[in-house]
Amino acid sequence: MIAENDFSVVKNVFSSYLEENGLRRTPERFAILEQIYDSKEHFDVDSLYVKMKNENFRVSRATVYNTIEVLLDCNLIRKHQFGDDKAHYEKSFFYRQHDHIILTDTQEVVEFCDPRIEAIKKTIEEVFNITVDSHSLYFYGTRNTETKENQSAKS
Amino acid sequence: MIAENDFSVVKNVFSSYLEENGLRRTPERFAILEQIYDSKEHFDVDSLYVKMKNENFRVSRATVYNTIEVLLDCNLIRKHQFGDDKAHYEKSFFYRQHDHIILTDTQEVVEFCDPRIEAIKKTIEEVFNITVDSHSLYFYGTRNTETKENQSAKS
DNA sequence: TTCATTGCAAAGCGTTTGCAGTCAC
DNA sequence: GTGACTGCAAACGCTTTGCAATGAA
Repeated sequence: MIAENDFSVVKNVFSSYLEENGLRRTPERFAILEQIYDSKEHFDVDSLYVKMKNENFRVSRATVYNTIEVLLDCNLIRKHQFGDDKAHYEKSFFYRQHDHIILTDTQEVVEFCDPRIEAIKKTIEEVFNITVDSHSLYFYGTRNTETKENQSAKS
Repeated sequence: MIAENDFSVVKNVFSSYLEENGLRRTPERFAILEQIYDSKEHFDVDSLYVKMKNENFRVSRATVYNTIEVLLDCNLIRKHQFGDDKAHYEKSFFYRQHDHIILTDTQEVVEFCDPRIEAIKKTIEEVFNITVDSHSLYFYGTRNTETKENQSAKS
C-alpha cells in the first residue's frame, strides 16, 4: 500500500513525463497507473486488464500494453521475464534497486539486495570498456526442508 | 569447434540419458545434438531448424522443440531468454559456468565469469534458508565510445 | 508387434497492429 | 478542429498440440 499523497507524487511524475514528451494525459493512462500503484508488487498484463474490467473500467488490452510501454519508458515500472511465458511487471518508484529469487515449486518471488552486484557491474564496465545500463539477476531455487538442510550441511 | 572424440563423449552422455529414461535413440535426436555441438555458441530453434533443412535433413520444428526439451533435461544445453522474443540456447557440456553481457545496440553477446556471484548465491542460501538450483544474470549495456568514456570518467 | 516418436498442420497464447471512432489539446 | 489515443478484432510469431504414419526396441 502507498499513502495517498505518495501516489500524487507518482501521478505528477507521470503527468510531467507525458507533457514533456507531447503525450496526452488520457483518463485511461492515469487509471492504469493508479491500478498498478494501488496493489502490491508484481502483475502481468492480463491480470491487470481483467481486474480493471471487473471494476467496470472500460479499457482495452491494447491500451494497457500501450500505457505499460510508456510507464516503462519513464521508469515508473520494471519489466521481468521470469519464466518463458508472459512478462511480469512491478512498480519501481519509491523502491530501491533489488533482485529476485524465484521459488520454483511455489512460484513465490522473494526480493533481495546485495551490494556485490554493483561491484561486479563496475568490474564488467572496466574490463570490457562498456557502460552497463541495467542488469537482471534471478536465483531459482526451493525452500529447505529439514531433510534437505541436513543434507546440504555436509558440503 | 569441438574435437571428434570430445563429441563422442557428449553423444554417449545423451545416449545414456535416453536409455536410462526409457526414451528412444532416434536419428533425429542425434542429428540435432550434432548440429548444436558442431557450431559455436548461441542459437535459436528456428535457425537450427532452417540450418538442418538447408543441409537436406528431414526434420520438423516439432521434433526440434521436443529434442531441445530433452537436451535441457539432461543439461546438454542451456536456455536463455535475452529479450522478450524467442528463446536462445547454448551447448553447456565442457563449458564452465558463465554469465552474459548483452550489448543492446549490436545484439552482441559477451560471456564473463565472476566468482562473486557464487558468493552471493551462498549468502542467499543462508539468509533465506533455500537451495539455489540455478541463476541467471545478464548485464545490458553498450560499448564505450571515446566521448562516452570521457563523460563517465567524471563520475 | 507395440507404442514412443515423427512430420505436418492446426491451435494456443501473449503481444502487436490496422483502422474507424473518439476526445485531449 | 485535428491528430494522438482508444477499443476492437484481426494478425503475428513463437511454441505447443492433435493425429495419423513411422520405426526403434
